[in-house]
Amino acid sequence: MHRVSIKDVAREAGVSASTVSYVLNNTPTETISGETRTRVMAAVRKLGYVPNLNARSLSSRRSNLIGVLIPQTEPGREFMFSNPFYGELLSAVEYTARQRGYHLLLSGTQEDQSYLSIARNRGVDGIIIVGTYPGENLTELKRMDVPVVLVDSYVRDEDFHIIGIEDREGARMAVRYLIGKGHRRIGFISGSIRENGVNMKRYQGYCDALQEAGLPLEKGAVYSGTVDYEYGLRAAEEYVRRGKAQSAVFLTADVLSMGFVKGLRQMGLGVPDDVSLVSFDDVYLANMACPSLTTVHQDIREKGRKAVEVVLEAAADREKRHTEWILPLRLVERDSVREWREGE
Amino acid sequence: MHRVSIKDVAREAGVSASTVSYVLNNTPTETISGETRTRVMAAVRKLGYVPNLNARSLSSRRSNLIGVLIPQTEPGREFMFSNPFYGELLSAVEYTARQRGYHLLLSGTQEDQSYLSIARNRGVDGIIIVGTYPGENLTELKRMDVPVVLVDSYVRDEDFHIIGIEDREGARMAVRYLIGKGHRRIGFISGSIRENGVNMKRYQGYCDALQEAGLPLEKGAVYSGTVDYEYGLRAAEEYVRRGKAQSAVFLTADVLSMGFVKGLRQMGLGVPDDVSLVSFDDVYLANMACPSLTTVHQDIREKGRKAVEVVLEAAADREKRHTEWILPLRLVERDSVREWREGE
DNA sequence: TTGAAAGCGCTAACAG
DNA sequence: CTGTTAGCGCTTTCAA
Repeated sequence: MHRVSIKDVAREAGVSASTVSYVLNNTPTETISGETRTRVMAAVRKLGYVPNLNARSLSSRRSNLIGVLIPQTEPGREFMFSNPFYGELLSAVEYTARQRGYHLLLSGTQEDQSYLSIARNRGVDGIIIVGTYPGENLTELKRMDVPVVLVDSYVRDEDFHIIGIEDREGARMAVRYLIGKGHRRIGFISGSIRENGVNMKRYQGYCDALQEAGLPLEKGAVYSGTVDYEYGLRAAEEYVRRGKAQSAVFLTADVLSMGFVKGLRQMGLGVPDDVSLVSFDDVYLANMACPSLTTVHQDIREKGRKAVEVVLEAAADREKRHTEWILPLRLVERDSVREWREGE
Repeated sequence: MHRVSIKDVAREAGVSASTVSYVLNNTPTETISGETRTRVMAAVRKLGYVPNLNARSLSSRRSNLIGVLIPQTEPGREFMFSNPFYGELLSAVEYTARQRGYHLLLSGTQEDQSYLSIARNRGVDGIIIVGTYPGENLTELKRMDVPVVLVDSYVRDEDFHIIGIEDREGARMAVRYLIGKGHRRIGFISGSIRENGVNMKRYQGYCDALQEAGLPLEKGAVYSGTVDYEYGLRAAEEYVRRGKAQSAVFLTADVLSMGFVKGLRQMGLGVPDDVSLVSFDDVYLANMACPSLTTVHQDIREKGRKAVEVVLEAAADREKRHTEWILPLRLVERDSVREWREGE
């Protein structure tokens, strides 16, 4: 079972392999007569020829492949499972890439540096990395001369492109909103708060809003765990255990909120009657939830689209070392917040 | 910026390129002295050599790449977006593949045959296709001598491997359960019901259960649209418009149920008080929903794991032309069904 | 306007 | 136990 190669096409069309290559690639430096062009195309069609992209990338150093790295929350844990955000982002990335004629090489990020293997081994034209922290071994990546786009990361490096959102501002917006509704004691629930991580920025935004309003920062109002439904549940338990001191809570992800709401309900508490809540992301879940979640909306599809665009632009023009796109956020009011009256 | 190649390593170690290759691949037919082996490894480490997998696959005809094709519900629509099922499945596939040293080449399936491009162009070692219908141009695939695993498809072909579930039986189980709870008029809500498609099987299971119980099949009890939240909403509207004739409904996907529940609520109806409901999949949504959904549970992670295993086994042993794995289903009772008393 | 030839980085007989 | 040699299928100077 011999796969038809460029030589077969060449023979069939009575031209050389290079001519076939020129025709197929529309090589701008070469000019092919209309006659041979049609002859070649006919042969291609007749033989059902499809170029071998591995071979092509071997000689041309372009692969039409974009590497996508999605974080694994924990070792041994599947990615994306815990948060629909990743699924939505990946959809958008895949779709955009495909429109542009690119395929995706997908990998979860292991603790070790599977970063590199995907990039170096496969000769991808660019890499999109979602949510890395500073200090993870990105140094090797830099040497590899492949455009890298960091999505939702606070690693700042003049050799990496950035797609992000105003995490701090978004959180501030959320908490301000709660304050505007009369809440005075507001909790903060998130995944792990790491130096220069997204949750840290959101925590800062939370602090900003409280300070602006002259409200005290309470140690006991902060809950930090993992970004998943289960932790939302546990946070609710913990909230009750700590005495239900806050009348409202800001959660850094909609999945967390889902768990939190459920956990509260299991203990006989309701949202927004007993606790008001604003969360973050506005994945489709937020709208499905009951109550539907008031949340900080980010344009996930745009994020994915932009990531692909930037990586491809950078691949086309290697002079572009660093670009930064911070996408706007807005608060979407739904049903998880109620007014809090003084002295209640 | 010269990428270090096998030749560089060979030079550094004072051996030939093939020796390096033997060492790196542990080629079983060749036997390398411990001394050269360590020398080669030292050179590899020193130079930071990483093999170019494109080149390798070009000459060895193995790519360590698995192609994954996920359906786009509609042209121009992103995959996975509409149903978390795909995300969960993909997670499991990616995770398993990575454990085995494989990367994933991901593509949504376009209307046309992007099937082929991914397989032929890239020299993947195997392909996992999710949810195709008979008649979609799979014939070309057959000629390509690449193992193909069809997940959730009723295409039956001795050259394709199959991973599926007992769709018909699962649906029957669900509807029987409702009947057991006293319901006599039961609706069916699904995506498009196509010949030999998953929804058709589930529809048949629905009919089976009704017939067993001697209940009539009502035309007006069947709702068919797309598998997404929005259609769930619309189905709820339609249900009310048609007069709320059924006391219970079987929906073929949890996302649909999410929409349906929401739609009902918007019109002042509650689940399970006004309408009981059983759905299908048991994605994480099912548990998050309120009420949490009584649903037919399928083991999505196992499905993904199995798909990878089968495709790799088939790649290793091309004699294996056709294997079939039908995974078990079970009903998970939660809170979306209530007893229906005679004459209510 | 086209073709010959070299080479991308690697593997795999085959010799030795 | 190791090296030589010939490709894998394609692109890309360079020459005609």
